[in-house]
Amino acid sequence: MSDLLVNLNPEQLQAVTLPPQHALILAGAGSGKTRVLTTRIAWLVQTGQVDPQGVLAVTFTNKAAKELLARLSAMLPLSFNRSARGMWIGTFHGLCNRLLRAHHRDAGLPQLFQILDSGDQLAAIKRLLKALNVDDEKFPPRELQHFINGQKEAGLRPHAVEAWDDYTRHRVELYIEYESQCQRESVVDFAELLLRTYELLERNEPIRKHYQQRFRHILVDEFQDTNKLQYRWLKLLADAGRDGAAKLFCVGDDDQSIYRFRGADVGNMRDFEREFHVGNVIRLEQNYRSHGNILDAANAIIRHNAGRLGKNLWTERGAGEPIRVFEACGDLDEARWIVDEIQSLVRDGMSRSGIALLYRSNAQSRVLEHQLFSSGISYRVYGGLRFFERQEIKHALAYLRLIANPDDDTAFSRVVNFPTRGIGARSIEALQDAARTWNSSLYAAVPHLAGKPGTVLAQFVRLVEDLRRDTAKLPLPELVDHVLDASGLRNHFRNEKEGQERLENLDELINAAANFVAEAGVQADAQDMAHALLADFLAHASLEAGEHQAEAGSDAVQLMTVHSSKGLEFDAVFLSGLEEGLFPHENSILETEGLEEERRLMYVAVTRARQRLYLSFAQSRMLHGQTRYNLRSRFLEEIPEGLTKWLSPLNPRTSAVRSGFGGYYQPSRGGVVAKAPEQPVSRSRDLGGLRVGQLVTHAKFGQGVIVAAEGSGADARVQINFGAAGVKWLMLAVAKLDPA
DNA sequence: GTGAGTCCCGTTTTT
DNA sequence: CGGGACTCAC
Repeated sequence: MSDLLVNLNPEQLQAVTLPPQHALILAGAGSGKTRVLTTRIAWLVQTGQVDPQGVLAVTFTNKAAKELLARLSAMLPLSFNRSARGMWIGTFHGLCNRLLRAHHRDAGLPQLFQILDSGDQLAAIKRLLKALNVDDEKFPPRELQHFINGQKEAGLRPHAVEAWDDYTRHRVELYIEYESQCQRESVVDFAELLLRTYELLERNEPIRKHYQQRFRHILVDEFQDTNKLQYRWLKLLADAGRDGAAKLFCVGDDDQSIYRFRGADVGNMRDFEREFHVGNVIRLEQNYRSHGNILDAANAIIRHNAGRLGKNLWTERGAGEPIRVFEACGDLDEARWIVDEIQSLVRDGMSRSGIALLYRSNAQSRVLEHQLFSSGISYRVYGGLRFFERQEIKHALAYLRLIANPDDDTAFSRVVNFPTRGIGARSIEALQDAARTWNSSLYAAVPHLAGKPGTVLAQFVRLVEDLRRDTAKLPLPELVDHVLDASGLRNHFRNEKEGQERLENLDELINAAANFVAEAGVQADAQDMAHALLADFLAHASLEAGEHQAEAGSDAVQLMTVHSSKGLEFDAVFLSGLEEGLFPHENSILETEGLEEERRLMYVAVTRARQRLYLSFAQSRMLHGQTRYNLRSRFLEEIPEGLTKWLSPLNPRTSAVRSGFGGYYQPSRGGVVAKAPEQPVSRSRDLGGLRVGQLVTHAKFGQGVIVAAEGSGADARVQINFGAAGVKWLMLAVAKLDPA
């Protein structure tokens, strides 16, 4: 047991061995957060302070849950591993799903209820609007989806929403309709999983008491990412901190809270500290990832935020190399430089997979990909379609869902005419009318239809019924296989020109089913359970969308947004596009809250790097089909000068633009690369010595970049982007502009 | 019911 | 500029 605790630093040790009490662990980037979490659980179990079934550990992603479990089983002796099954480890949504399946009757749900992912939910909302004849210009489906999810995450059912205007009153009406549609179809969206579970626990005393007594220790990962409802959910399980209830052990980092836009509320950390009377907040500030310069930069940046809980990262490693800053003429030059630099790193022996290219928004990846591609460097982009979100997989799942639950109109609509079987928009409309008349699902309305539509639709219903009957005793993988053939999906893609990959994905779905069965540890002879197991598999598919198109194994440079880089680390990190408007993003610049979140994002980006950090920006950049001239990011200015090394030809920190420069700097090693970069702009126009792209100073508005010009002579006007002061047109003859 | 043509829009994303 | 959603004509 004692070897569990060796090699922990004093703060980690303190956190791990805390007596049973509510605790808040402020875990900085790279401070061994997961280690503390797993060791804490192992220590509690091994010292006999808690039975495995008294442990509840909550994470945000399936990946984190899996890692927790894997590291935990590596720590515990085998005898404990068997009982480790008694622990509940999973995501908020996964655990809610489990609770709702166990108590579906009390929660007012059929046992085989289906889960809508965001795409399914959007489709359901569109269908609803169409059925109610609502103008989707006035009520954009996406906006409505956001509204409904927002209310649910605030714990509000329609009747509890305060409708402050006509528009909202109307949206509440639609919220009501949406709820009854979901109930009729036996489907549950992500927010509903949470809210439904919360209400179940709140209203059903025996069930609440049962879980309150069962769980003795509740551990929460990434606590800064919890939303209001999730926090209330935790409070309920911990009986608001009353004596004898579970102890909450929350680990998080307020400086890495970057999901405010989807409801995460850092305020939960402060609230938790207050409401649970957390005496001493433990800070994990020793960083095991990065060199000193990188941490100093990160500390300096984040210091500009107000209202932090406070934390300063440090390391025992040396200062390391300076942070390299590069100023490029255009986005293309920036990309070229990055690729040159990568090639040099790889020549020096760094593995490609140890190198990351980070950017604020996905649109920026294009130039980088193009450059990498033409240089023949293998790379991998995160963020594409995920396995269970692929069209062909969605179709296959829709058939499977109809087997488990024919009232699922979303699934019905998706495949009723796919592959095409002559069921057109007219037939569907007639069917929808019938369904409305009989207040039933589309599937159940089919027998009420007469005429030709009735006949073809009845054939489809028969197909689904045959599928259900023929698969009732099949093991899951064979069940899936059978459906792929009998539905005609395989045939359809076999005849399609580009269908090969889709066919392979369909086969992969069978593998996924096989893996699911293996991991679930179900006996192969549990035949009569085929459809119950199917429902579990479908829930799994909704809750875990699968890998982000992983081509694991190959040694490739990693491209991703700063958001998706959270939690990862790399030997070398390139952060590109450090420009006002891009990073910080223009939509977030105006309000402090938004700007501070951008700064936390910057903090996350910087702390991903182990050894080398490269920061770059471009004077001009192609965005939305036009060239933009941005000021360099304020975040660059927040890094102390001593930590950086500017790789630009001109002096650091003097000008953002150089005139008539023809060659370019040296990569961090090797000689000068002679290249002729495109000049950002050189429209011949008499601007009294000024050029588009040039940095100028105005007495009132401060520094800005000239972004456009028109007229000449006495009429000449220039448009200048002053950053915070806005974008303005100024008459050259009147405005006093000085080259900066 | 499919395919070409057109229009619109444009952070970040997990479950 | 480029992708996605939508429309209109066969």
